[in-house]
Amino acid sequence: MPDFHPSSADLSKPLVLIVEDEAALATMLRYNLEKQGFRVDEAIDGQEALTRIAENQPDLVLLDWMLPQMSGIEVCRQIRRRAITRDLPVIMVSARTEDQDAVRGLNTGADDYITKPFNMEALLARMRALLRRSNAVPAKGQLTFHDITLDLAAHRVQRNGRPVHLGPTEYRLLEFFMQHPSRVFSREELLDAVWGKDIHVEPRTVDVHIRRLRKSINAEGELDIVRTVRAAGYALDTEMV
Amino acid sequence: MPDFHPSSADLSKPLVLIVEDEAALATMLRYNLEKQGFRVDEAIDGQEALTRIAENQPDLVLLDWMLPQMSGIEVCRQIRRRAITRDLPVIMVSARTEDQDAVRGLNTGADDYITKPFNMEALLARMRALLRRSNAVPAKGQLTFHDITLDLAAHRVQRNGRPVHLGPTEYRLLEFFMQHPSRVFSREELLDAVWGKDIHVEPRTVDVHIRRLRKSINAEGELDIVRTVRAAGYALDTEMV
DNA sequence: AGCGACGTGTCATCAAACTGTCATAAAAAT
DNA sequence: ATTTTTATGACAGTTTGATGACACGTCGCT
Repeated sequence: MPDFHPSSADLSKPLVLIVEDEAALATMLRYNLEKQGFRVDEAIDGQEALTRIAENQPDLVLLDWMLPQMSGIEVCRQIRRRAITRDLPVIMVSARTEDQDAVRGLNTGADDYITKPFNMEALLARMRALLRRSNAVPAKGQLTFHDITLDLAAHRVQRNGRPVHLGPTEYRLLEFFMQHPSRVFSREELLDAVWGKDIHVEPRTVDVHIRRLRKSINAEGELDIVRTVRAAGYALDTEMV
Repeated sequence: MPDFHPSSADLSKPLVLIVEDEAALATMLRYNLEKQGFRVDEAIDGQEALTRIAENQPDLVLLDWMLPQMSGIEVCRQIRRRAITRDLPVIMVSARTEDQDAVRGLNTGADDYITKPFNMEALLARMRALLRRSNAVPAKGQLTFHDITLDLAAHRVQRNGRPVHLGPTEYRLLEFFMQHPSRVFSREELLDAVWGKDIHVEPRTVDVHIRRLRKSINAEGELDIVRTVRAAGYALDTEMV
């Protein structure tokens, strides 16, 4: 029996079908997407793509332009032809940079178009935008740093497997740090990013929240994960310098 | 013998029952839907609607709110009362633009609501969305989380084997949570998902229904299955942090 | 038609959690 | 030693969620 069911079984996550004949790229995509909270299904040519769409009803399709036998364009046309898949979001992926191709892709009914090599963040942003429009639940992933994991979807923080409770501000602060690990941010930068650009609070207030974050996340004997950089700001870091 | 069989005979196409007493509108709908690849059946009042549903088993019902004799609301209720038609997708069509009516319609068990005059594209999009969902559902009959089971077909909930009674809203709320276990949803997200995308209710109302859900589902001594995440929303979860 | 049970949305109120600020201590740099 | 910068404890004000009450509408029944 072939592997009929796509990746992990949690139905709450949106399912993405990757249609790509280049194995390395497909693997890379699968790895990244699963880390970001998507379920992933794969197809290596157009025929298989259509079958898997019918069987597994993905929420979104990443469609390579160049495929053996049936081109991506043709697959897209087929998708649009069937009533049930007519509003299935499709993102075309192509090595060709010509604007002409983008136009053709979009004319065929693709919802978006991205060229190789592409930035993973950019792709994720487009995917989320499309999924938001359909009523699929947006994907949220996990952030990991050292022995800390932060689950965006469940709003959960763990250190060493031990659950850690944080207030809303500390949570946002940590989330921001974990999205830019090891980078030093000034108090002003943190205020802009975590509190919001047009909120006025004293820069010293950041100190207080840093303290609260430290207090919650550093258990007895664990090393302090927040580094103070005198005259510059703070960073999430393991090596104290 | 009356025209027993609805439009063209291709059984692979989904069958839509139009319940509408205004002939012009019904004709327009039939024309457009057939052009879009649906088979169409018609009924001009509530009684006939119920008969034709039983006879022809449509895949979806377009139900006018104002009907002679039996109102659309009542027809919808009858549909929901029978086990065989409980999961039949129903879209209410109404000339009334009041939010109140949408609320009533959806509370009665309609899956979606659209007001006259409506945009054909919008209607088609909603129909497709519902049909896609209804095709996906029958495979799954039951949801399970921790010691809670929810039977989609029978609309029944148990905790630890003990039957739990929930009001319609609490039921939908729990169903939604169980389809996305552990994930935190904001009040707005819950309103969109459980109440409907274009219904206006106060976000605080969610709190109240959460309380009612908790009250019903947490027996004395059982752990609270609903986690409150301050400043973020609620999640179905076992570990409170 | 009338009645009671039920479900729903809103509000006021209360308790708890969280937040921003300051004064002071401690540490680092000069 | 002095100055600069950060850590800490305390505190009052604010925000947020929980809860009970209430009005209204609907349904099932007589």
